[in-house]
Amino acid sequence: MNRYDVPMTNAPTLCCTPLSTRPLKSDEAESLAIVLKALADPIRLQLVSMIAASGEECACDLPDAVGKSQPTVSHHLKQLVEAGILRREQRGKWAWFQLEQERLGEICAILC
Amino acid sequence: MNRYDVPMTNAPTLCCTPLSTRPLKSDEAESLAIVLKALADPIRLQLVSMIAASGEECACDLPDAVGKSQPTVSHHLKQLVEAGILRREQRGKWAWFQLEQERLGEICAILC
DNA sequence: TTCTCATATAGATGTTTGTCAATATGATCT
DNA sequence: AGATCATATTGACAAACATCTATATGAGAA
Repeated sequence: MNRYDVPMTNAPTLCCTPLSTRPLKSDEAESLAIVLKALADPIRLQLVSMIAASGEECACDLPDAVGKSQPTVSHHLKQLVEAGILRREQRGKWAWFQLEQERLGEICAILC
Repeated sequence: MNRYDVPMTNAPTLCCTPLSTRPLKSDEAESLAIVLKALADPIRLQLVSMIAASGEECACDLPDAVGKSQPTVSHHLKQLVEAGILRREQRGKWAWFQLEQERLGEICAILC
């Protein structure tokens, strides 16, 4: 949240009850699918796990780390930020990424 | 597991440590992506949540419930079974589906 | 065995997605 | 201001995917 108490991104809001309590409404299913889709790619999972494990990573190191081109990695990072899974921070010329841990928590709270 | 202690399906085996403990190896990322991809679709999420909420569902009721054709639903159910998320049971002419709860547990154990 | 009905598969089609090379943007330093 | 370097965006293309209609499979009933 920024100082106006408004979400900084347009990441979808997720519903707050476990799957097994009741059938998802179709718009709830839609939002959850968007977020899970952001996670459901091997390169993006590697990025997320690297960032989660180390605390933060500079975008400059990631193309080599996952063996993909700079534009491809940039595109994946953008998807993860838009899904609310990563947070981006500009430091000088460099972009650093951290895990939005709460977001993974939300996902787990729904799945289990 | 069947009586030979061998998995009944070819559903990918998932690694067993949370994301944040260490970067995923690329084959671990691949397997997890396959399972998450099975979940990352609004129709499949609706199916899973209906089945989770009620305990079990007959395939015969699902096309109407989600507003898709019978072949489309059959295709989605197959993907969920292959990912190890649902279990299929034939009863007479009908196919019934139940949640493979352990599988969602595995996913959460990795994500959180 | 033949009919009926539930489900699965095949084949076709439009859409979405992952990827890269090329280029634009934007921040720092001189 | 102009040069340099990190990152983002654009445009193109192939592969993967969701969906449907038509048809095949397979289980119980007659």
